[in-house]
Amino acid sequence: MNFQQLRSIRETVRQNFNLTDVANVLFTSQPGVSRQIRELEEELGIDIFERNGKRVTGLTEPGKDVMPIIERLLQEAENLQQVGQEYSGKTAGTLVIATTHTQARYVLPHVVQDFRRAFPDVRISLRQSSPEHIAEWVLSGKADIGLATEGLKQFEGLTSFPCYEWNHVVVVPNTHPLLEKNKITLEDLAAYPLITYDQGFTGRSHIDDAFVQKNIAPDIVLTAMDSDVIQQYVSMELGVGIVASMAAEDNLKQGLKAITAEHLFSPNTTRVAVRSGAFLRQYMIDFILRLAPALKSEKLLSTQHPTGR
Amino acid sequence: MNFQQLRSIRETVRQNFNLTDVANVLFTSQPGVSRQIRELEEELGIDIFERNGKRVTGLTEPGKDVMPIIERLLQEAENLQQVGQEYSGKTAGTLVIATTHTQARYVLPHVVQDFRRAFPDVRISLRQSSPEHIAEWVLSGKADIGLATEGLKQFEGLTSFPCYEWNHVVVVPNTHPLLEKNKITLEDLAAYPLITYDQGFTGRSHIDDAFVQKNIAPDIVLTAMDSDVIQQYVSMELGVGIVASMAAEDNLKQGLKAITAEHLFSPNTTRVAVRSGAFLRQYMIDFILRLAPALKSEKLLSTQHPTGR
DNA sequence: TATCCTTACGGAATTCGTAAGCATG
DNA sequence: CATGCTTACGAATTCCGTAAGGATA
Repeated sequence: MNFQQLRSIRETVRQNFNLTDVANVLFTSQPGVSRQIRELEEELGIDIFERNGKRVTGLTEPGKDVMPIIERLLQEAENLQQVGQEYSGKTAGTLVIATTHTQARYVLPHVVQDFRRAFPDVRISLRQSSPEHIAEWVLSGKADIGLATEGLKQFEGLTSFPCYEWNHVVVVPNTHPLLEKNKITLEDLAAYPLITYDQGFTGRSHIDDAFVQKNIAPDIVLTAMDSDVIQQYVSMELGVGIVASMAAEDNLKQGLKAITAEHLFSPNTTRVAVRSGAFLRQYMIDFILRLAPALKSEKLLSTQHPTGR
Repeated sequence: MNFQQLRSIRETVRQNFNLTDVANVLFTSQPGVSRQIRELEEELGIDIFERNGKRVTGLTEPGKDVMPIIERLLQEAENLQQVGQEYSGKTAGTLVIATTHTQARYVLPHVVQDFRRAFPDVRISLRQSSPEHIAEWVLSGKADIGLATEGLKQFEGLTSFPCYEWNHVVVVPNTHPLLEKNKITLEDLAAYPLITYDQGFTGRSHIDDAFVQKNIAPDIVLTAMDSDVIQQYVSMELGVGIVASMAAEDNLKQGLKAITAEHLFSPNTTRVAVRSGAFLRQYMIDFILRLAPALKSEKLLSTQHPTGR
């Protein structure tokens, strides 16, 4: 049994059972991968993969039992490397952050700036994607830290912590009639075409919830992944925008005005997630604490294996 | 990084940092071990072991962080093998049971007999030792199952379940005056020299507790690991014996009589323990369920890694 | 001086990639 | 017939044990 075999098998699942792709990802030859798999299968005395003729098509029963063990093996192997780096390289390393547009654009800049001052030798990589994708990336170890408002809580295999709370604001052109009202209602809003985030993004669920609860069917004419795009369309007078307050505070587009909507939609909590059981390097802990200052580092360490550390 | 390196390192700790011994245990050469260790240390970029001149003397700080990860890696590797065996060999395998004399002598025989009928191809190995030692053996993976009345509960890294309850009985020669009483008291007992189990064995703590609670100082003239020995000395009239009820029921020595002592000492619970996170083969589960019929197999499976199985 | 670890070296075994073969959609 | 996996083979590398060297109690 060796790690190359384990890596080949894990990657085979990740690459949807295409050994050619696996070979490319692992920078090796396709017959090599084929061999690695068969060698471990022989050693364990089981078939891990279903084969249709010569095609690898899926996991067998024993394969399904074996996969989580292999995942854990490879995670622990990575933890070992991380501990090594932690003590040797001290401050150098890589920090991969998977996050949504809103966080990357309005929240992370300050945090990253401070962090870079503290750890100038750490390379930071931002990966923008949808919340589900973020969860997957953290879970698979492709990202160290996930940051999003939706989809991270109670995700099997992830441990997440609340970072901060924020609210939605309504964004309208300078001259919009809604600016006359001194406290807008959901009914007021529903009178106009609305522009906001895509399903599953940046607190969108709380927007939907609010309307559903009052039994109002809003006319959401356009959705987008990010507030810049939404503001663009608002200024083109396609409708009234609902965006995260950070976006309006930081970067309200010229010719637009923001209207508070705290009383309309429940507040959102942005969460930071790490993979349960992952070894966290000092700078990762530091970064997370910058994101969630209320968090105690002991709580963070409990993420890691109970007997570890 | 490879498993031989990991094995060398784990074994180095187990063998008290004597690389020569490690080489013998791992059936390899001493320079080989030396190399394995240094290779991993170089790869990780840290020193795992303290060295005094050329002697390996202990773990460094990073070494202490790294050890639990290595332990988990090797445990998962073993789990992988076990899953393989489970699906391939079906019923064949080995079952190592670490237990005390009392269990091995009076409890296990029936269980083992039934078990052998169900799994004739499983080799059973009984290892007798002290409770602390039993815990260690299970923890280190040298034994699959631990069975004892003391020292298994709440042992870090072990998961244990209650098997059955039993009481102590007093054992005296045929003609002993205690046989006249129709309900003996602790005071009655304390009037005679006593013979019972060693500290830390077979419910001995409950015996001590009972006397302490009544503020009586019993005259324990002789202690032994097993009931056979105790009975031997009782029949030589060296004193009054206190043994596990199973011993008296099953194998009361000629010329001795047993007196119930349920009302004197609190009942004892024998527990069965497995290593937390260990993959349990079907026959191991079966064996444990024979020991603890009240246990549900779902509860047992939760021993294993949350995401596993 | 006996124990214990490291270094050096050479043979053996393993590993891996290329090329060819074969099955399948 | 293109895609995808297996088999075959030879070269390169890695691995490992023996032997010698050096340090320490």
